Amino acid sequence: MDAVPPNGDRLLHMLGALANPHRLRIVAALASRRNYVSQLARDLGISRPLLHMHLQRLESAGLVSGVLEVSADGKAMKYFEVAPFTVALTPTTVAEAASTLTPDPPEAKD
Amino acid sequence: MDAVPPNGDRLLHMLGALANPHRLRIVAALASRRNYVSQLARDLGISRPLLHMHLQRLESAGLVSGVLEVSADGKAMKYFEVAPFTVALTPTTVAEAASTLTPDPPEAKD
DNA sequence: AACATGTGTAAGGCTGCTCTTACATATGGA
DNA sequence: TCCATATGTAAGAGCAGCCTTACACATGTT
Repeated sequence: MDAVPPNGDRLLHMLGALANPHRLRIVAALASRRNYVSQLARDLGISRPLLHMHLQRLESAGLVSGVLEVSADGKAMKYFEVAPFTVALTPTTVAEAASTLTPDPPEAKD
Repeated sequence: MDAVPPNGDRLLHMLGALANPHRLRIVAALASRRNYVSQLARDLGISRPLLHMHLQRLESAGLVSGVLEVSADGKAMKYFEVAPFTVALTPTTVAEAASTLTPDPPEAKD
């Protein structure tokens, strides 16, 4: 149950993924039960393409994961569930993460 | 030392403030020692106006705080230091925070 | 007076995020 | 066949975030 010390870039990715009200609600909804895209869009009251985009962002950050399943009546349905992430955010942990950030790309040469 | 359960909007604000490589480095730098703006800009290798903007964002989220002091030689210098924030990020805490988010503004009426 | 240091901020450009609309595809049932 | 469900994605508008340049002001030193 210990929080894995995250790489700075990975932490940055996770923070960016969570820094959005829709995505917080998505994580919250999936925390209670797994769900498929269309139903989740209806539950949250947002458009399906928009939800699709947010899910992509969350999945690329490793916060949720989706699996394609075929329901009893033959429909292809993509079920998403939360990943069991754990991140402690304090000045100290941020300092550790920041020390492992990839440096700024200096300058594109001509 | 217990993590205060943050209001959803406040958490969102903090996440947005931390989701940037410069701001992670700023928090990291201030975690080791307080510093004033111009010196911090030199330390981090970024422009002073840019740092000023990032500090504003961090301060408005309550992650750092700045005080204006007058040095021995009469210069007005703004010293920043980190606030002792503590946030635990898990599916459960996110779900709790999301439940206290301010709802979407429905629609501007005509 | 001119310079070096500190502060703040406005203007403008560029980029990326956010969101809607629209199209494309597949399957089961009426 | 047509409709309802599910999936994905491309195109474009609008807005916020990020960053540089340039200006403003104040103070101690040369």
